[in-house]
Amino acid sequence: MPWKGEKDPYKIWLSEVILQQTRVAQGWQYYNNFITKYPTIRQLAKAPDQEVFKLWEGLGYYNRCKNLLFTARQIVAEQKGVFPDQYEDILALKGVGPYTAAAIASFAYNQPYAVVDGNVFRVLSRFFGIAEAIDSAKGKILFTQLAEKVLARKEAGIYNQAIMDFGATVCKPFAPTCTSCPLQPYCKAYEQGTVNRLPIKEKTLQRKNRWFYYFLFSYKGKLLVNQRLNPDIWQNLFEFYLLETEEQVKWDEKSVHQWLKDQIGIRKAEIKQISPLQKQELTHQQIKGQFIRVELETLPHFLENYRWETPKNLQKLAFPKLITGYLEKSFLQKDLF
DNA sequence: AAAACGGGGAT
DNA sequence: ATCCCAGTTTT
Repeated sequence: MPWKGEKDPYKIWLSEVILQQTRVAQGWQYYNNFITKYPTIRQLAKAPDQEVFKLWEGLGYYNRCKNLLFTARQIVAEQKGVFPDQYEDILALKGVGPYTAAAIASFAYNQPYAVVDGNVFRVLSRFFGIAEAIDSAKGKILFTQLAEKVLARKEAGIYNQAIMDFGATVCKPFAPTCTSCPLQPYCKAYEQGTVNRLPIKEKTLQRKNRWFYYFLFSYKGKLLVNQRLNPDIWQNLFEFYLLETEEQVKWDEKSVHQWLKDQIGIRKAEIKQISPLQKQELTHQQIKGQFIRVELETLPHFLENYRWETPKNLQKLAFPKLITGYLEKSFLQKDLF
């Protein structure tokens, strides 16, 4: 990893926030892009929200980006841009939880705090043969205490990286390489034949379906866009005029015209396209969507309050994957604008 | 304590 | 189709 051996707390913080619930392979290029554009916390702090969100676009969990900016600005404004070096102060930062605080404290300052991430849960659960659920409150306390107990306190930084590397490359979730594992003689789960059943998780997630119908209203060469500000997925990202329904709607030209007239009072409009169904799988929901392009001849009053952007400006805004995927296809086919 | 929050890669 | 990822915040 590019940040191995890194001692700059800003870079460590940035990389760890990017890697929260995110695979190294996925976050790698984002980290490089951020460091290239914002080599120091001061440069990140003074960047406009829109620009930073655009750089985060596609990475998911967008509150991380919001908190990243908030924290950068806070440190610059209140601490002269100097990153805190005490665990409690680091933990108090927005977007920094127990894992990230321990990572920064140990990597940057070699302080004796144990990281407890997915890798550590798995390695400890197997090595000590512990069947306590890792996603229960009790389990989290148990494994955190155990991690602190077995931590190599004098070399916490390198130890923390080692146990996570070990979990990522040897003691993997699927098909761990036990036969060549140096810890195999001491591994309780291997001895008991429970390696592939540990760690235990008790919560099962269920996915709900949502139907998103996006109306791309264009008027005089500009497109209506809206920022998602409600507490929901994709908060702070941009989108088009959204109609969300509980059930699937089968749109055709006639029903679109009918809906425009009845629901938003638009009588004069040309329907340029009704896209094929687009799907976006998220962890807790499956979103199916369709994009309906509508050229307006007159501008209804209630649409005046929205943002109207030129295609060029559109490229500066961060959109969810569902939308960027559609836009890329449209640009590719040169049938948008 | 439980739910919400993205997107992608591996099995 | 399911799991899980160098987790945190809100309810």
